[in-house]
Amino acid sequence: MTEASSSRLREGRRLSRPFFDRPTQRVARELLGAAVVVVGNDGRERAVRLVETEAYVHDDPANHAYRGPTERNRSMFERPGTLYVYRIHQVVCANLVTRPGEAVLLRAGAPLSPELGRPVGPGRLCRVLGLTLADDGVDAVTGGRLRVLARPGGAVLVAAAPRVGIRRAADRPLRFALVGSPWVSRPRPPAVGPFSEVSPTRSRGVAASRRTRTTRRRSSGGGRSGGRSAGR
DNA sequence: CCTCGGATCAGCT
DNA sequence: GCTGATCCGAGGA
Repeated sequence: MTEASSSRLREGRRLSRPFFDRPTQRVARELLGAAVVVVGNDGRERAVRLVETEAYVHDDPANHAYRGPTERNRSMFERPGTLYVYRIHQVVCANLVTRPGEAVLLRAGAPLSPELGRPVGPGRLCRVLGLTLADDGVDAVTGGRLRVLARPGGAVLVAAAPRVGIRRAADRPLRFALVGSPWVSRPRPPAVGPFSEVSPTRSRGVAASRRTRTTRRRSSGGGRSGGRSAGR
């Protein structure tokens, strides 16, 4: 890892338990821009900056925890900030738990060191970071292998869109992406709203998140571009 | 038990 | 755009 990216990784403070212990949709949006850092067996750190997340919430038939605890989703009922890793086909996907039975899927990130591959898509993101099923249940707040660091910069613009690859509750806009990031997975959210502006989370808390505002797309003109072609 | 299909991805048409 | 890989968790055709 280069020195530049290494120092960049020290910038944000580690996200605390109360950060994750909030409504999942809000956590999903405010995780955008946060750094996810994973320490490998060799002590090497691999890190990305999150650019895309999805919220899986209560009363959400697409949520693995929709029907309550099972052996697979056990870690979704652990403390906020726990990692839930599950397998789909030949890959694994990772989530950060918020409240019991709810979590944020980590869908894509921007690499923070050049030797990383493309952390675009939840399976590739886990592969790039070296996350496996063995990481299911680790604590991102106090654990040693996994850290999540607050986004250092100012406010960012976030687009909301339907989640990817699900059949049930397919139209709920619970997918969030940094507007303009080239690392967002496909299908890209529309280039035009609705956006929300997310302010930085402050060290005193979480209270700063209440400043989150929503900016509505101007409906003047009405050039709706790039309609999604088909639901799955 | 047995079956179904998936919070995916790469590769091909 | 569409399909196959590939396999296990969850629910009951």
